[in-house]
Amino acid sequence: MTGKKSPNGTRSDQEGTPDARRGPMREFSRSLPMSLLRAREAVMRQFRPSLRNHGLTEQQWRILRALTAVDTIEVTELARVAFLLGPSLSRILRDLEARDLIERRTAEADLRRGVVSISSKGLKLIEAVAPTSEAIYAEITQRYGARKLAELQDMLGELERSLAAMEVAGEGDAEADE
Amino acid sequence: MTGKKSPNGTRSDQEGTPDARRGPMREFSRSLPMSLLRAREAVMRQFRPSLRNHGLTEQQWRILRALTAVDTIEVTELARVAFLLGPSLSRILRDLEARDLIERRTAEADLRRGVVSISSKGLKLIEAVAPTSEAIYAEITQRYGARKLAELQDMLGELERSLAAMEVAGEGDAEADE
DNA sequence: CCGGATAACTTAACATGTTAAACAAATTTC
DNA sequence: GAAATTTGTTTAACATGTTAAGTTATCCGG
Repeated sequence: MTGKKSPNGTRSDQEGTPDARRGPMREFSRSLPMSLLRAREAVMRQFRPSLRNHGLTEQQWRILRALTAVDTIEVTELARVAFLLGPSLSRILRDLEARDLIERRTAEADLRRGVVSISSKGLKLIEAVAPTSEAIYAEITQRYGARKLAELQDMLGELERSLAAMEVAGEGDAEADE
Repeated sequence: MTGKKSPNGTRSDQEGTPDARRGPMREFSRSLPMSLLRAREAVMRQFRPSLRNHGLTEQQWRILRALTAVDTIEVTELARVAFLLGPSLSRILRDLEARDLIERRTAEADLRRGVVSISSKGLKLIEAVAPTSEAIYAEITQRYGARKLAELQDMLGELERSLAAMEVAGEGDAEADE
């Protein structure tokens, strides 16, 4: 019921020469961005159902998870740590605050800055989700191999560092002044 | 303008004991999903500006790129190859068709199926973007190292395979019948 | 002080991710 | 062969990604 995928027989006989066409296509599906995308999706696919059962999205979980590591944190710092863009974070914080999962106030020294912390309710939620998450992570580690996993993360980190210094070239219009 | 990042001095003196707190936090920022996310973002950050200058998003580019490899392709197959969910693909195809970058018809043998192909206009666009894309890819390869890049992709592929067989455990409500 | 430049968010607007539901065509069942 | 089921695709609805514009608060030079 699940195994067979392509009713290939009905493909009609008109998709060009497979050989000549397969070349570029393979290149595409093997590109680095695609590899990273698929790998990440394969990982997140394991976590999403559990998070969903607790009413959390991946990003909301990232935020709460980051908040458990500090007493309080400023919004900008939180965006950096949870790897979210400002606008996304802004929306999510609004929602999490409405759900009483976080608390929020403004810094006394600088009224522009927002200071966020996790609430006791949020903490309970984290504690409810954590066991399952850790179990999943443990199984991933076991399946892939702890050693190999560490090596993979090292390589990913080095890739980041390699590209960090790389100038982003627009090659296009409008680049002069502003 | 670019180097220094954190106006750390203004952090006020109230963020809990850094030592006790740093433990879990590091765990979080070093999680596999975060590593993959950051790595992919580091890569895509290089490509986005160029694509944007040609009026393309990353996903639109993926679709056109996939279409250059075949004469025609069914929507479902395209979704699989370009790694997009049905709804996203449906919206994007609507837009690309309106821009005359692709052409579309229905399969004669099965009126449910849509058959897509790239238009000559789309092909020209691809040819306009490709050089820059390839140059960026080449520089990434050079910076990170061709050998290491290949190894990384192998490891990513194996990660995918490792998790492919892993059952997704919801652990929550509603799982009995439907 | 005052007005211009910055900084830290927040909103807005548009595109995609994600899940559920709707729809129509094809396939299976009885 | 009509009803029930399945399949391919699209809509709907809500959440996030991404870039550009606002808003309010600081900072800074005169």
